[in-house]
Amino acid sequence: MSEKYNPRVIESKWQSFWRDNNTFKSEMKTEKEKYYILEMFPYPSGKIHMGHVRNYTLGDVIARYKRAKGFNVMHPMGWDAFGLPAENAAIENNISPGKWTYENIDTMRSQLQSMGLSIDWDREVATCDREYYHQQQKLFLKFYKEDLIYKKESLVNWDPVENTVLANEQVIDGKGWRSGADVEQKKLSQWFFKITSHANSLLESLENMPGWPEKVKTMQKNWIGRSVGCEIHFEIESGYKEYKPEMLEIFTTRPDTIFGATFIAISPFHPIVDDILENDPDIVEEIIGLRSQKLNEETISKNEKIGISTALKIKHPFIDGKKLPLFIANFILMDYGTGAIYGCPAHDQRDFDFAKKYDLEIIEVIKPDDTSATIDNGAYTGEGSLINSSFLNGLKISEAKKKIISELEKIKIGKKTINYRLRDWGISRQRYWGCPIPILYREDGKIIPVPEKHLPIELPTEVDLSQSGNPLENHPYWKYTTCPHTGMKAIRETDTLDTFVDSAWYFLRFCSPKNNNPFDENEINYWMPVDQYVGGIEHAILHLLYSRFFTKALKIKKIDEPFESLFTQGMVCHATYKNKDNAWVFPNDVEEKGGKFYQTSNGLEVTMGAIESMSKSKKNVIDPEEIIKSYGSDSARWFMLSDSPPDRDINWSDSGIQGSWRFCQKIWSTITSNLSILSDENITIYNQNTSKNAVMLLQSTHQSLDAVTKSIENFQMNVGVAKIYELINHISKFRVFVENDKSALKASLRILIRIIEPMVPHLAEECWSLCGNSKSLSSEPWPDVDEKYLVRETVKIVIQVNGKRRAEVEIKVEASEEEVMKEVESIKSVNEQIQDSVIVKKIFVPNKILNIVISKNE
RNA sequence: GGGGAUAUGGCGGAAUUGGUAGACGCGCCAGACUCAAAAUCUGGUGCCUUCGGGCGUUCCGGUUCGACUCCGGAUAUCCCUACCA
Repeated sequence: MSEKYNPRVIESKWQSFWRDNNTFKSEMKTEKEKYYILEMFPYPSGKIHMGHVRNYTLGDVIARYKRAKGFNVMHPMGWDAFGLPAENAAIENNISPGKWTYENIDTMRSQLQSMGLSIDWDREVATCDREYYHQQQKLFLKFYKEDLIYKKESLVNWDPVENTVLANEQVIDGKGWRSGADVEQKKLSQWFFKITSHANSLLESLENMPGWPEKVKTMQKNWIGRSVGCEIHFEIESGYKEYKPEMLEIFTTRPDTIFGATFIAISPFHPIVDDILENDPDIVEEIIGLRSQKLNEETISKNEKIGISTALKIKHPFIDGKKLPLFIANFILMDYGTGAIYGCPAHDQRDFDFAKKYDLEIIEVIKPDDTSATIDNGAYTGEGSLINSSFLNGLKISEAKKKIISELEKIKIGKKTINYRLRDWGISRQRYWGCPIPILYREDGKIIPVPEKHLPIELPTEVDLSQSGNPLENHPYWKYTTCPHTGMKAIRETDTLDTFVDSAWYFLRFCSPKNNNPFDENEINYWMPVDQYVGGIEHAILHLLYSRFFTKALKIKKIDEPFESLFTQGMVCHATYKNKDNAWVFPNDVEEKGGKFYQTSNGLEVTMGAIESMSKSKKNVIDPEEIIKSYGSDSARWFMLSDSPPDRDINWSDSGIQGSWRFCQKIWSTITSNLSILSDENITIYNQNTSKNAVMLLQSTHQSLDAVTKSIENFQMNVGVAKIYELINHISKFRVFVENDKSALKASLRILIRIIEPMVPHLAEECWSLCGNSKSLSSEPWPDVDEKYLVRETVKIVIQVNGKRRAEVEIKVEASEEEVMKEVESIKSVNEQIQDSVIVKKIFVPNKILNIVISKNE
């Protein structure tokens, strides 16, 4: 008997083999069909977690499978390496962000390598690499030149104690995470990408992306939020002595309700508010209150609408003498539409709430189709026809919209407009660990893009992060420079780029990771688009939308969309445990005894809580490194693919990983106990005269092969796993009776080894090599299904009486109804049912069922 | 408030898309091997049953010879989104 299955030995053996032989290196081969498989690259936070294991295992199965199917596969890996945690680590551990990041990358790279992923490591990039952000700065200049980047004032979360801008995740319940101070909204001048200029294209392309999940497309559609409406110019009549504005522009999607308008509301940030303040000092305090109030969950859930009345009145354009009061209201957003609306309380719930609170007029202008509907308890927003609306009376809503818009356009006080919920992408971050923005502010006030030949603008290595404020701005000399054109004094932009910029084009960089330009167009045209992108649903909107925007904005010849197919995998979950003090307990410190749970380290009882996605804060984490050490990465990979469909959450369990281990053992013992057959060159696998026994084995083998192939293609790895179990169960029950049976067994085992390789590659390679093959299994093609083994000679036909299953008959394929009926006549139980009855009709589906419909004849 | 998804044994889940519900795995039960245990192997395992059968895919109703699958309604759970005029 051979040696025991020892994953530690064979896994490192094959990892070295693949590395030494450049097995997974990818190169452009125009004569070969390419396949670009990509998983979302990780943030180098320290160590890999189970979510990574699942994500990269899924991608690797596809990569290995496609390679076997003859594709020229590119499967790269990199690091989303800029970002806030590095700065935090720097402060806490007194280590530079760069050093911390690169150390983490080294750790995680070797962890990923220990998983046996078929990655082309020659293409590795980290977004914090000087060379990567050098190229990114070039892209910035390109977009700047093309007018896709602009600067404007925008609000940030400001911690007044630390004098620092806070990221959203650093704001907890409206307070700064370190200082605990109330976070303020502060205006800063910041850079923006004009993503809205591509809003329509981003929306319309979604219609033509069958490889994306509907769910993600819906989320993006809602996020872009196109709405058709119109702008209307209202005349203002001022009640202030000094201040006489003339016009106010509002946006509405319901111009049909114009005759129901009873007030106007504008955002506290609307430009005319400043003028109002100058003339109406009494309301200054209130306005400041509204402005500092962040539109956060708290105010929304309270749904408290606050309006401040002003002395401005608006003339109704169609009702002579009617004046609408103007309010400054907290629920109007400055950056949507025009920052001003008219309120029609009868047909908009928000306006209704507002009108009730401030006792404003409510005029019904839509007569509901549903006659039972009233506006006693809320606005009516359904279908109906117009009333109280002069020339619109009697029209349906959609007709009224058309008519009022053409009327507005005729008298030149309004026009049809399309609005998007999508905002331009703010890319400035007041951080150190990010890509420097290649811009200079010259002493004469001019903004100068740094010429390409002066790039890269490098991050300084010495930086004091413990100080409050923007680290680059605080740096003693980094920002001081001169204008390359004039020699005038200049100051560098001290903001860095949002890390979403880094990840918006890394998939392009992978095509030519060492090129002196951001990318090589030939390589891009060959490799792009990514054929299969795999990642978490949490990136459904921002990352994917930004990547799509970049791809469109770069206008590379054939490439309009970056990701042909997208797959979003589920999370890895685990039970949670709490002790008596309500503190979380790590699962590897918990043991079960008689249905109760105890903490191993101290013997105290703990309670099991909900099964939730693994997170450090709840301590319900299992370290992949420990699992790989004790079970091997093949077992870990197998577990990740078993049981749960890849798009659903998977629950980690001890018994599950042990089951996977047992599977690997079983493969090992099955192969090693049949080595004499597998390595005997005299046993050919093309034997013709096979026994019935052998034919049945080959039938089940090819059925399994067919099913496994289809399940990988359809991202149903859990089904593929089940089919492989079926196959190995068949094989291990197979007994060799005649010499020829060995041939069938050999064929079957070879197929088994081949089709488990995408899932458990080390084990498969070792088995393959034990069979005496000198070439690596990774260069062996995927086996073809032999159709003749899928064709059955006989088939089971279910016999139903009145739709209920009563019996089944085994009969030759394509048997006729009469032939089946003849068989049925000899079945006692069916005859008993049919006796004393009239056969009304018979439904016969060839090779499937015969349903006899009877009615009782008393 | 708006949008979306899901619901199948003790558990994770299959089901050729309207044609044998519960593949496969986990767990559990029994047996073999063993002084014993672990490991391994073999068999069983939806529920009820008077052993004839009956009931079963969250619940109620519909279409159909036939429904996990299609239609209408309800319930539950989860996710996303958040005053977008």
